[in-house]
Amino acid sequence: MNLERLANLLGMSKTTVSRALNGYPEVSERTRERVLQAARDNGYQANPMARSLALGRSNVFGIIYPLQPADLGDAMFLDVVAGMSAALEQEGKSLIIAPVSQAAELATYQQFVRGRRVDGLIVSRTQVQDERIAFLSKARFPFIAHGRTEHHAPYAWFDYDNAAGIGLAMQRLLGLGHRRLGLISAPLLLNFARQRKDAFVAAMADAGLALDTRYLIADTLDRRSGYQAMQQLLACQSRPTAVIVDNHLSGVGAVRALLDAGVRIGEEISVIVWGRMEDTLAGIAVSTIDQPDAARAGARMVQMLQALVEGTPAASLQELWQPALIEGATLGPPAS
Amino acid sequence: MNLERLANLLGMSKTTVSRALNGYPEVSERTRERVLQAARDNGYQANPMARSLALGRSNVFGIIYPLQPADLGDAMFLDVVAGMSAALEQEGKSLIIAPVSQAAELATYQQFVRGRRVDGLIVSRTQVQDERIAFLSKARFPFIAHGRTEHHAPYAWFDYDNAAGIGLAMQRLLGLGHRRLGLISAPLLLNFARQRKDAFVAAMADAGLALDTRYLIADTLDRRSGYQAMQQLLACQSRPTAVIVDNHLSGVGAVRALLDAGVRIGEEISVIVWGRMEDTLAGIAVSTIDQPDAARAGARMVQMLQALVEGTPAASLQELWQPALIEGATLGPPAS
DNA sequence: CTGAAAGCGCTAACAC
DNA sequence: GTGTTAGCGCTTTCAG
Repeated sequence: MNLERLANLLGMSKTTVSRALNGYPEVSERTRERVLQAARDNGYQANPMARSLALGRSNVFGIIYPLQPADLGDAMFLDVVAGMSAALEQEGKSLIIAPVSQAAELATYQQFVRGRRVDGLIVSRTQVQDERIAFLSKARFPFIAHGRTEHHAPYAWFDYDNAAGIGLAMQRLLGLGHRRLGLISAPLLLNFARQRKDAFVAAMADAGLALDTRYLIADTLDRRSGYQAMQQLLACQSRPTAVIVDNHLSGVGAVRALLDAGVRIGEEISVIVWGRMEDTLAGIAVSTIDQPDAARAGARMVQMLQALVEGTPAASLQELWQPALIEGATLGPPAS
Repeated sequence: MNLERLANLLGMSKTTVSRALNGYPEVSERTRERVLQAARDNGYQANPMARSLALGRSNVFGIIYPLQPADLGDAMFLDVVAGMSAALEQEGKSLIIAPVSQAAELATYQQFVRGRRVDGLIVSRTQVQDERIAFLSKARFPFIAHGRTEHHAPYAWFDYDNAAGIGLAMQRLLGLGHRRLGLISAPLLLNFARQRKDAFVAAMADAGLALDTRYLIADTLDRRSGYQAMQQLLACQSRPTAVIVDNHLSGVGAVRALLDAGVRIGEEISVIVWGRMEDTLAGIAVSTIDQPDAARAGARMVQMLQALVEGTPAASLQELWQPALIEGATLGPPAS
């Protein structure tokens, strides 16, 4: 069933039917009713291809998703995506995720831009230097960076305050009297990891504490590597008395490592993990730096993206949300 | 840059340029060269909307993905998806995942079918009674069921042999002398869970063993519920001496529960989990029923889907792969 | 081998 | 209020 057939069926012109369907005001109530009824009866739905072609936009937004890093597996990411699609559904728009091999990532961005297959993109997991953002900026294609990056021109982004989050954690740990602090980081190419580490280093300096580089471990982004990182810290001559883990998958591994090593968490070692912790950690309430409202954040991002598409300048679409420190049972004064 | 402009630039007609670009034979070599060169130079790429509209197909395949169940978080699923997109990339086609709220799932199927936004769909995580499959079948829309379902008419599906996998596990456990066997199942609405449980029950009967319903626990699909399920089994008067877990996320939780309870795995209790086990289980090699070649399976499924689109009858597109038992260090004869 | 023209299904000026 | 007509950018008869 297409517009023309539906129009003939009703004895009207395509125009009128189209107008009635799209809620234009200049159509009589009676006509509109009849059209809507007929559309329902015949299961009519506008062909999105044709519609997009005529309109120049698709009402579809996208995320290009390189498979491999285990972060579709990341529950936080899923919550955000859920928020996005729920928000879009309400407006009759939609979200698509294009899973691609890592090698094809940038090429896919180019395809999407040239082909205008979507009205805008969300760029997740930003890197310190991010060629995707450089590309989209240059192409003047609408996008929201989910996380900041180093880029001279203004661009639209949404992020949580990495420095503030680490600040909260450090303040608490230093307040408890810790002096030997460790940090387990994701790869430092990732912007959030970089910023969190910088904030850590800055806080140490502010506190007049020397940095022990043995306590700084990077490149952990999953359970296994988080587990190993904590083992490495435990093996140090004089262990750190408190450890911050900058991502929650590593956090699960790290806490697991403490449990398996029989370390009394919160007594021998204090731990704070960035990100909500998952189920089953033997019932331990891990202290976390939480990014509240993941779903709302997702909704906000698509809202920003739509504003961008409609012409709002990117410079005014930059939003920084505050994380919160949620105290669990993994904090205490240093042991010795 | 669009076709017309490119054609004008070259002083040719749109037709010729289109033909050259699409590899039609009736165009002279010299012309083709010039066209391809110009296309590259000007970064020309056909507008996919227009192309799809004219052609009646998009070369895009889809997966509609209800968010909530934590299975985008499922590493196995990701491996399969990776295989799919890699296979499609090679042919210049692509895969999209449409994440939707659970409430909107069926409506989205209808949209996709009516709008012909994709040439075909993969339906994952099939249920025993699956309305999505009923709908697609009736609408005669091309799809591959990833997992079987109860459906009278022939439909195209890809699956691993659930009965055979459980058979392997049971044979091994019974061979070791186990008589009190437990099964931790996903929700039995899911087809794989149903089939695996049926196979379990059948194997018990074949062995002349009575079924202890306390040992049958269902509705576990994540770490937490798997953990609880195992705790429940451990609390039984006379514990089972061997347990099969029918999905790997629950398996992680279940093994974790054993570790936390101080149960010696492989001695006090033997365990087999369906699905590859993740990292960090304190170095334990869990015995698994493995579905080998996830990526190849994904590739095969899109291949089947393309065949279907091109007219191969669904009845001849049904493929059953065999799982394998991979022995780890979690098996032994019953304790008592 | 190349081009003119029709058509995919829809929207949007521009009349009436 | 409603209809006519001209596109959106591409492919594909049908002529030459």
